[in-house]
Amino acid sequence: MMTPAPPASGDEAGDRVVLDADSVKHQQVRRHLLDMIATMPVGEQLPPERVLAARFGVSRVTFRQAVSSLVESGHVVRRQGAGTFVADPRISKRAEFLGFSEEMAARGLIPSSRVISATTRAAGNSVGAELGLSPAEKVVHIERVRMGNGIPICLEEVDLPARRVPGIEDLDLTGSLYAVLSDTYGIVLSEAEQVIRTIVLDEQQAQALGVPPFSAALVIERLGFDAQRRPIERAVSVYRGDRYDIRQTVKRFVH
Amino acid sequence: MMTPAPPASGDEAGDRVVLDADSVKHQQVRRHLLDMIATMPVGEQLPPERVLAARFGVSRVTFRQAVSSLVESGHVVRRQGAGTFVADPRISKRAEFLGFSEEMAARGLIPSSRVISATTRAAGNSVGAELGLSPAEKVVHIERVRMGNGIPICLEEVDLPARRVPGIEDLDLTGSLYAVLSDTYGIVLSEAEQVIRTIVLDEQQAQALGVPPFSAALVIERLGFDAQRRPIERAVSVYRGDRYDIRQTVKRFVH
DNA sequence: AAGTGGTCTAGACCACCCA
DNA sequence: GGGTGGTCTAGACCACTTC
Repeated sequence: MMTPAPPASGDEAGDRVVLDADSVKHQQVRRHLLDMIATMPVGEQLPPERVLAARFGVSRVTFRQAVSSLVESGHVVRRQGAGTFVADPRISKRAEFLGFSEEMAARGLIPSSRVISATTRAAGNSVGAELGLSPAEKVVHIERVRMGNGIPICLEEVDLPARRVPGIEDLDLTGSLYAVLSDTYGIVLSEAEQVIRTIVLDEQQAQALGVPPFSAALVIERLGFDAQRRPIERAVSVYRGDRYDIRQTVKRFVH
Repeated sequence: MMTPAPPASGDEAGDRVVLDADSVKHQQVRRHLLDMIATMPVGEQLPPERVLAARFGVSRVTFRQAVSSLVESGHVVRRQGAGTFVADPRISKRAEFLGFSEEMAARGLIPSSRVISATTRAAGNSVGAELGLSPAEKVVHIERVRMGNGIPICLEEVDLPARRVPGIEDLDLTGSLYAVLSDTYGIVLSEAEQVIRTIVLDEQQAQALGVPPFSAALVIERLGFDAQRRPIERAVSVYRGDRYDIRQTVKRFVH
């Protein structure tokens, strides 16, 4: 059983870093690097790959895998022949998706939620199809109003396969759903397909969001997948258009 | 010197594939795989990595690098323990950006444009700042109505640094701007930062798009960069909300 | 149990940037 | 010319899916 939990010598520059045995190395290296660059100014150069790889005790291939994921997520940039540098966090975030709570925090707002309902019911045709369930199978349906600094930002409806999240409707759902999924059920979302469109709010929606009727809103329909790419979460979120936008860095693939 | 150019037996299934010596292997493999999956139905399983790597005469690491890039661009999906499969091109594209013409084509619509104006003028403060120009430097400003199957879809305003695109205002701008940039000026866009938000159309905009006044619209503000990550294109596009949405696959990075 | 993708290694050489 | 990232290899073992 032995989970050594090594002496954890402080991460002083140049010190050897000890990795757990129970997790994947490149992900641990990624996390350590993330901590490291958090303390560095934008544009600062990282130590060479060969040096850092040795410090982490991993091969250069594995180390580069970790760095590549940081490049993809927009945390660092590589310049051949020159080095690897801390990226500007304000603009260089790759297109990604965050939970509402995480996103509010990233914008410097305090997230909170009001749960309208949390019930178990049959998936029905369309939701069932998206989640890969038969229409009769049970899903947990959650409706919430989500707020930033106490101001309503978004109306959210989420469906989850009941089998994967037994008893979730009795848990505290006023915080981050993704944290509950991860902490209680070991489900980590890793990818999503989403459709972004716009609507004009009806009176009821407008009232719930505290905006004038017939305001414009952004709608995000999201289908979230776990690490094995099984569909887990089907969410429809209606964001008030006056206080919310979507910012992303996107690539162009020349085919 | 000897570049043997071996007997080059045809690409029949199961046959060895010969790669050039002058280009990077994983890119050549990527291109070959792209050709291969183009002939395969969606959902079809590819041969195992070990088999294909041998067929290309590359190591499995190199082969996986090629496949990873196809995963990132949304052409195939990998399922651990099961295999690698041809992705559904309708939904499984990584978050990317396309030119309007390309995007319409991808949706099966015929793109066209009406040029409202194409003039050279001073960049001004905000556009200049975004394009990295002094406010007095010249930009080419293009306004167009963009259509799909003859129906107005989008009002577009684009600013380009005049120095990079001399004489562009006299060219035919009724087609793909990105094609002009690439073919005439050798400028290839590779990345963009964009903000997606929503507005309510005023009467004038609504009329230009042929929708009722006060309809909701999607606005995309995009700053496009070339391969050297120099800002090239600053575009504001107003899409009618009843005929346009944004579909993308996004990742989640566990921080 | 067999087959598939996922992780990891040690070492070599190439391409590029910069003093 | 020295240092950096980029490419590439052969082989091993692990994790997961499928039968």
